[in-house]
Formats: sequence, C-alpha cells, structure tokens
Amino acid sequence: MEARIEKIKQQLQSQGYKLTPQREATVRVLLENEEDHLSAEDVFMLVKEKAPEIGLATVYRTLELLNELHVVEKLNFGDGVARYDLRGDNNKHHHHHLICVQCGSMQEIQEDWLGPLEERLEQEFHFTVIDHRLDFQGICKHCREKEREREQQAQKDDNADV
Amino acid sequence: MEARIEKIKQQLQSQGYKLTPQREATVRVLLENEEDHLSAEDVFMLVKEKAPEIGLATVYRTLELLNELHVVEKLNFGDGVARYDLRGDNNKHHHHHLICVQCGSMQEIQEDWLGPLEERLEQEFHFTVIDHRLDFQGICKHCREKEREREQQAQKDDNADV
DNA sequence: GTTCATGCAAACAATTTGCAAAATA
DNA sequence: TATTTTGCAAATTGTTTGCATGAAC
Repeated sequence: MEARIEKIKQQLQSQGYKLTPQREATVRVLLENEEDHLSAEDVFMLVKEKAPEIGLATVYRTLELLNELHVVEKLNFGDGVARYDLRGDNNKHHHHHLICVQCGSMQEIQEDWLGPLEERLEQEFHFTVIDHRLDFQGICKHCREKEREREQQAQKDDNADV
Repeated sequence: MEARIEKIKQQLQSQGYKLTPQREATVRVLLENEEDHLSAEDVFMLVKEKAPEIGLATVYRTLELLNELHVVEKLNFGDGVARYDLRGDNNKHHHHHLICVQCGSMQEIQEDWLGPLEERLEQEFHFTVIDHRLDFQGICKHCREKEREREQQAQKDDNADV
C-alpha cells in the first residue's frame, strides 16, 4: 500500500505535480476500493470521511490528473457518470467487463483476451493499439438462475389457474 | 431507403407508436448519415434543416425510443455525449471501433471478432451475452505516417543545429 | 374525445471554471 | 516569493421533465 502510494507520488513529481494531503487521501480511497468502479461522487463521499474539508472540485481535478498520468482509467458505462479504475503496474488494463442488464452488477475478467486480435489490427489495418476496452452486456449467472425459478413458479401458477 | 423506413415504421407500430413527421425526419437523418456516429445535438441540427420547427426534446425522445426498440444503438465514447448508431437488420451490432487518440478519427470494423469469446463466457462464466462493445484506442495508419515524417524532419533539423 | 406526441421552458445532474485565499517548494 | 493547489460558488453542458397545445385515430 505505502509502496504504491510512493510510486504514485513519484509519478506526480516527475511531471511537476505534488502529492498534497487531499490528493493522497483520494489515492488512498482508490486503493482501498480497488475492486469497485467508483464515480467521482463516490470517491468524494469516501474521502470526506477522512478529510471533511475537501471539496468536490478538488476530487474531480485529482481524478482528471490521475487519468492523464495513466494512474487511473476513466470509464464510462453509459449511465451518465464517469467511473475511475486504478490501473495496474503496466499502465495498460487487461481486463474486461461483464455487465448484467438485469441487476446492474458488474464482474471483471482479469485476463487479456485480445492479444491475437491486436496483432491482426496491426497487420491488417496498420493501426497501433495503445489500449482497448471490451464490455459485454448480458444476463449474469445469478439472474439467470432467478429467472429460471420465476419461470417454474409461473408454470405452477398457470396450472393452479386451470 | 424507403424500404428501411417502412420497416422501422412497422417496428414502431407493432409497439403502439406512430411514425410522426418529426420521427420520420429524424430517422431519415440517421439513414443519410449512417456511417457517422451522430450525437443528439448533431441529429437535431441536421433535422432542423428539413423541419425547422422541431424541438431538441423531441429529438432526444425519438432517439431514446429508437434505442429501446433496438433500431439504434446508444454509444458512449467517453467524451460526455451520447452517440447514436443505426443497427443492422439483425438487431445486434457486429462491429468494432478503432479510435485514433491523435486525430480523433474513428474507423469501423464491420466484422464480429468475438464469437469464440462469447462462447467461452457462456461456458466458463455462465454469462449469457446479449451484446458487446469493443473499442481500440491507438494511432491510426494516417497519423503514424505523419509521425514518421515529422521524426525525419526533426532529425534533419538536429543535424542542421550541429 | 381520448390518447399520443410535440414544443417550449424550466429543471436536473455531472462536471468545469474563476478567483481569492492557503499551502508548498 | 513565486508557483501550485485548494475550496467555494457560479457557470456550463448534456439530458430530462412538466405542462399546455396540437394532431391522429
């Protein structure tokens, strides 16, 4: 944890930025909630618990800065709010999202499935890939089971009606 | 063109909606600019040329309606505006985006590269895929060539300096 | 004549910006 | 002291909503 903060501090300083207390608090919140996809508002509320004097604009400015430095990745799942994900050490994200259209849950796949495709892009399209984004919308395991139960229940009800 | 409008008209009517003149004008703009990814504002301005009395809210409502009917797909490229893409006949979009981070251009790949991956999701993750989205960020062919020219020029300048 | 759709203006939500004050190198 | 950074409030942007009017079956 401390090591990762130190690293981010150096990334900031190498570009002439400082790791102020507010920025550090923001980074800590991101580290502590690494598995989530927090919105700026989410981050703001969590940071406020530790540093109540912080302003929302500062959080936005910090997240934008971290995004430029590729410390976080700004994601957009189409719900009108930007979400921020800490990036791994390689500054490239190799994970994909499974978004359930029924319950809204989101699962991550921590593998990169696109290596062969990126090679093909380079060769066939002369396009140099820097980053990618792969999301799937669908029905998650959990909702699919519930759906099945509901169908069975409906069937019983139908039979009872007759 | 007329055939496609007729089809959309039937899709609307089958759900109890009408193809009003405003909606038709909106659909025509989408058809005429099928290769672009228009924002609501873009559509509004183009529709206004034909039907100046139309309101922006109507355009938003129409696009939202078409999205629900899966006539268009609402896309979000992270620039803060929703964009709308006409869907193909199969109501599923099988194309991917190459977004150049240098010039902002966007190229479409009209193939589906994800079939095998979706099968794997079904089997390994028990996730039923309804739709997907695959974007690549990188440097397009054009910018890469320009970059190379610029580097060569810089090299010459360096030599001149010495 | 009831239902559906429109245009306008106001409301809204997420984000950005201006600026004076505070912190830091 | 010169430069960043902050907090606050106001401004901006994209989008949605309320409502009275108008059109369509």
